[in-house]
Formats: sequence, C-alpha cells, structure tokens
Amino acid sequence: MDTDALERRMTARGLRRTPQRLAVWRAFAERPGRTIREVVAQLHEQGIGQATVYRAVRALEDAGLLLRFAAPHGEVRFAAVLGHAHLLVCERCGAVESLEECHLGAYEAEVARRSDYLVSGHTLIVYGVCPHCREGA
Amino acid sequence: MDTDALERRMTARGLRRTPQRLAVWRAFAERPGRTIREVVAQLHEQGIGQATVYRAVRALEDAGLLLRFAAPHGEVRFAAVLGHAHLLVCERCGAVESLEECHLGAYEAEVARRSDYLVSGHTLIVYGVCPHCREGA
DNA sequence: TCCATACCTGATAAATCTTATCACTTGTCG
DNA sequence: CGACAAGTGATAAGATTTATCAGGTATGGA
Repeated sequence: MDTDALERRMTARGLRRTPQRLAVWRAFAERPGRTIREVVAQLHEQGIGQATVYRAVRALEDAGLLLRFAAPHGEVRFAAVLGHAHLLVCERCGAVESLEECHLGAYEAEVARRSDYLVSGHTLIVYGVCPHCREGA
Repeated sequence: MDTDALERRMTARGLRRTPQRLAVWRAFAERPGRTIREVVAQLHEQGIGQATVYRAVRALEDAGLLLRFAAPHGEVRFAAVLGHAHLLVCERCGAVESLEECHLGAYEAEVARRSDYLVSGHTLIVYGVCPHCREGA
C-alpha cells in the first residue's frame, strides 16, 4: 500500500509519523482483518509496547486510516484504509479484501433527503465464503 | 417491533424463548445502538444477571437477531434486527435508525462475479449527524 | 544544523470488560 | 404430567483496555 499517502494524511491530521505508528498501520495493511491482540503480539516482539499499539490504533482510526468492523462471531477486527473503503470478508477464514467501486452516492443522497441527516459517509462490509474455503468444504 | 417474528426465528434456530432473552432483545429494539454494558446495567435492576445478558447477546447475534457494529470512537454497539438491516447512525449522539431500502442486490452479484466469493450478505452503516444534533451545533 | 517543546513511547499497575464454573431452575417435547 | 437438556444467577477467574509517569523523539523555527 501507499505509505506516502499515509504519511501525508498523518501530517494533515497533526499526527507525528513515528515508526511505531507506521508499523501498526503496516501490520493491518499487510494482512487486513486482524485483531488488535494479534498485532500487539507481533509488534511486541519488535519492542513495541502494547499501550502504544492501542494508542496508535485509536489515533489512526480517528484519522480515518484504519477501519474497525465487527466480523462474524463478534470479533472486532481492523483493516488499513486510505479514506473510503468497502470490505469483502470471508466468514470462514477471516480473509479480507478491499472493494474499490462504490455506487452508493445516490443512495446516500436519498437517505439524507428522507432522514434529514447530514450524511458524512458509510461503511459497507460484504460477507461470504472465499474461493479457497469453498474448495475446502 | 414484531415479537412474533422474533420468537419464530428463535425456535427455528433451536433457541429457547426465555423471558431473559426477550428482555435483552427488546432492550436493543427499544433503543438501538446501545452497548452491552448499558443493557447489563438496565436489566440487572430487573434481576437479570450480567452473564445471562452476554450469553443472550451471543445467541441472538448468532441467530441473526442482533447486529453488532463499530460506532464512531470505536465503541461496539448493537441493534435489534429481524434479518437484513441497514443502519443510519448519528456520530454526535449515537442515535440509530433503521433503513429499509436496499439497492445492493446487483452490487452483491457483481462482487460475487468479480471476486469468486460465495456472497451471503452485507452490512451497511451510514454515518451522519441527526437533525437534532445539527440544530444544537 | 541545532534547540526547545510538545507529543509520543514503554513498562507497569489499575480498571474494565468478558467468560468459566457450578448448583439450581425452567422451557420443551414426548 | 414428568424427564431432561438447556438456560440462569452469583461469583470467581481470565482477558482486554486504559491510566500513569519517567524518559525519549519528531517537528518547526532560529
């Protein structure tokens, strides 16, 4: 993923570009759909404290660089994003892919009109079974 | 909300219709977007133990009767649903409304074709600021 | 480049949230 | 109406998340 865009976004939000934060973001970018705990365990071996991971996740999430979502079975997972994103999640193995197209502009406008909300965005997660898990079944 | 449909779904899934579970579901139906802790506190006054609330939430979620989602600021919240549902969430006050229309059938089919996933469903959450909070600002 | 400063980090403790255990109760089905 | 598996409440145990604080470091300006 594009680390330049990431760093630009971070400075734009007044966040320092520390190696710890970049490592956290990269951990979720390399393998989307991991839990915080998994990343805490991985980065702890690299000398990054757990509190730092939790703080980084919060900061990156607030900046719109991480997307938090509730996977099947209730686990909270994250995916690295650069702004808007749709996700495709495998219910079996937890694999996460990014969907680029978004046809919801008109729908958002309709929702805004009918609800009188000031709509700011949306999160769309599509669930299914990935090709690999389909074979295995 | 329709308690009949709820009970039919519960028995269809092999879940017993206990008063505790109905109370949990109703708590999230009356005011969508609450956290588990909030409901634990409310129902504890009615003599329902916290472990029961956690167990009920898991059972109802597995049965597709509760939707778990990550609200802004990372809090995990729930809404009572009867199958498919889209949510409209206020970023300020946390109010949650249900959106009935769904125009994503064609999109799902397209995603399935392109990704080779067996698509089973989706979750859509629209964020914004509700009319009440807009006035207050 | 170097400094000053506000922001960030790591370690630990504390607080919070979630699950396990167990004796007892209650829906469900024949 | 029973029998029995499933569910419940209280408590303890376990897991996750946040607070604290002393020290480190990225950043912007001289």
